[in-house]
Amino acid sequence: MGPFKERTTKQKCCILNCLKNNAEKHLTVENICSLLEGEGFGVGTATVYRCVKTLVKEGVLKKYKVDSSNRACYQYINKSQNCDEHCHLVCLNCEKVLHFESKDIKKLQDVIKEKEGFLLDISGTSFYGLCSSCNK
Amino acid sequence: MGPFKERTTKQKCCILNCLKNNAEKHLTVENICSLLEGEGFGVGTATVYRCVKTLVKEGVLKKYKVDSSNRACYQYINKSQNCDEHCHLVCLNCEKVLHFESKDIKKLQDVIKEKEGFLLDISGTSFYGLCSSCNK
DNA sequence: GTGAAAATGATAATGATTTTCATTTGCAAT
DNA sequence: ATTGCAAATGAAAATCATTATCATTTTCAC
Repeated sequence: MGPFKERTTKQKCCILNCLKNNAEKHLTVENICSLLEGEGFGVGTATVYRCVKTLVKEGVLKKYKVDSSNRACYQYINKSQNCDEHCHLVCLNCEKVLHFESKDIKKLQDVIKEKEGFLLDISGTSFYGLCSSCNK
Repeated sequence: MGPFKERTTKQKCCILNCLKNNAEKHLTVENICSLLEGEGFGVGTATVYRCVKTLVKEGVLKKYKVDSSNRACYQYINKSQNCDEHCHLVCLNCEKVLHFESKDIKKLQDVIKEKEGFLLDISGTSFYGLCSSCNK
């Protein structure tokens, strides 16, 4: 079985590879398109949108919305670093993404569960704010 | 001097009153338009957009981007009560939005600031998960 | 009351994303 | 390998929230 739940296609492989090779960045659909274009194998915009959507659903990618512009960003989630244990701190100014891990976030999850019955999805939440360089 | 920095108009007063009278809710521009329509004084969509934008700038309203749809919500900020510190718990399943307020979230903010230098924007972050009805 | 500047609102424009649909492609069964 | 067909693709149109345009109306300082 290939890496996808659905049929394996050339374009899906290219898109996934592109995100894997840029796992430290978060890419917009436009970014992905032009990166692939640069590699000589252009993929249609609609296809990229469709593909990242299913990859997010499968837990392979994470979707961010950094508020300044309205477009979404996508980042490859490396499964070896288990994502349930850390959260993503997204800087609203420079759009950098930090990883943060601590028991405190789990503690908050417990409190919210107890008080509201709400089960917080830690890794599914992007925590917005200002990074150390941007909050001075 | 009226309540606005610019000229006072009937439509601005209506829009502000609408948000004041629904201070416990999050209203989209569409919501505001139909509420005003229901009161018999319709205001153009463009005007509502313009007006909420300036009211946000003046610190009278807060803008949220909470639901999975892309539209923004606006809420009147009652300056006497510190409603800037509550967070939004958004159910990934039924899309309901709960308000949650506690010292625990502030504690997490402090820990993140201390360890990472990252200043968490509590009210600017939508906390995703599953509400009590959806996590069974 | 008058006039200039600002506000309004219908409509067009925008920008990101989704849908449509004719064509192409992957792959399971032959 | 060949076939058949459902799924995937991509160009273009559609959608959705929001912003800009611009002719008309309104506010407010004089």
